[in-house]
Amino acid sequence: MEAAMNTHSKYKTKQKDILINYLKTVPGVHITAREVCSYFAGQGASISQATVYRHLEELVDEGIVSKYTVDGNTSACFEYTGTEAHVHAEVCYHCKCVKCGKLIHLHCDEVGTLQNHLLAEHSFKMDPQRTVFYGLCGDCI
Amino acid sequence: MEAAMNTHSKYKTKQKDILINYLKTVPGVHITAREVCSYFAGQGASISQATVYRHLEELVDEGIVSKYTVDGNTSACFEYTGTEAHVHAEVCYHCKCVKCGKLIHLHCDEVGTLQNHLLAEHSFKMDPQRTVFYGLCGDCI
DNA sequence: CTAAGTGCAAAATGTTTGCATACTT
DNA sequence: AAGTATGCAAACATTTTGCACTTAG
Repeated sequence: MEAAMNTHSKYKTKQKDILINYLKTVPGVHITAREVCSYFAGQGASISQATVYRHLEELVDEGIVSKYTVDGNTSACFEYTGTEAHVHAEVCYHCKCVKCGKLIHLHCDEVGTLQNHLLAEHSFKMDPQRTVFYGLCGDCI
Repeated sequence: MEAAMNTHSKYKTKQKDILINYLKTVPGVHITAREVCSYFAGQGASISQATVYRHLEELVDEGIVSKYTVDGNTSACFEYTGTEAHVHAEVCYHCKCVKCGKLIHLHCDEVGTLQNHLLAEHSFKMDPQRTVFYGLCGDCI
């Protein structure tokens, strides 16, 4: 368990600050790189697309941001999870409606229970970032 | 809203036959559209990229093939899962190791419990046929 | 014959990269 | 000053689409 140290960026820059600060305002929310860029464009803030991608990827490596690739959406989604994300067992799974495409965020103990069960009884370590539960949402059942 | 999914094929064509037959030979295996194309190219079979994509997408709509976008790989993966018929008999979920590719069949109550919980508490009807739990198997942890 | 399916290449997306310039330390 | 970060545009990779041609029913 090493602390989240900056294995990557060595300098503190305005762009990185702006980006992280923005992400912090939308914790638990899925956002695409494109949306981040649009947001900044609208704010008149200067952060290029390349920089957004570079930082996002770096933040994922650092564990501060999670990256998901949900079916139906070709672009990857990012989500701010915070510095101590791993310490809290607060994992987030997703339910995706195969009919209307709605994405539901799950923060429930039942999933954790299943996760523990799979590990204990089936030696399978389920990964929240890669697993999506497909089915029908309440509106589409 | 995205929806209404398109038309299922009305004519029986050589290309569709070849594609489905091929997919059936690799059940439970992840394969990208690109790989499918390469395979056919190597076989001298004539199926264009566009047709592969079109059919794959259609098969996903029909529920015969599952589509996944596994992080780290930019291209989507498809997997032959078969018709709904044999899933009805008993609820069976799958765990897929993202490292070695092993597919584990799950017949356990815990999943049923989660399924019921999702329906009761989150109004989400999880579909065993479309849902795969990704993670690491015992050998790869 | 008619409508559906196919192939080709071009377009549309989404993401990464090379390189010159600006900035941080 | 030395090395890192940024921006821009071009390069890339994947998937979709327009259109003429072919084929199944």
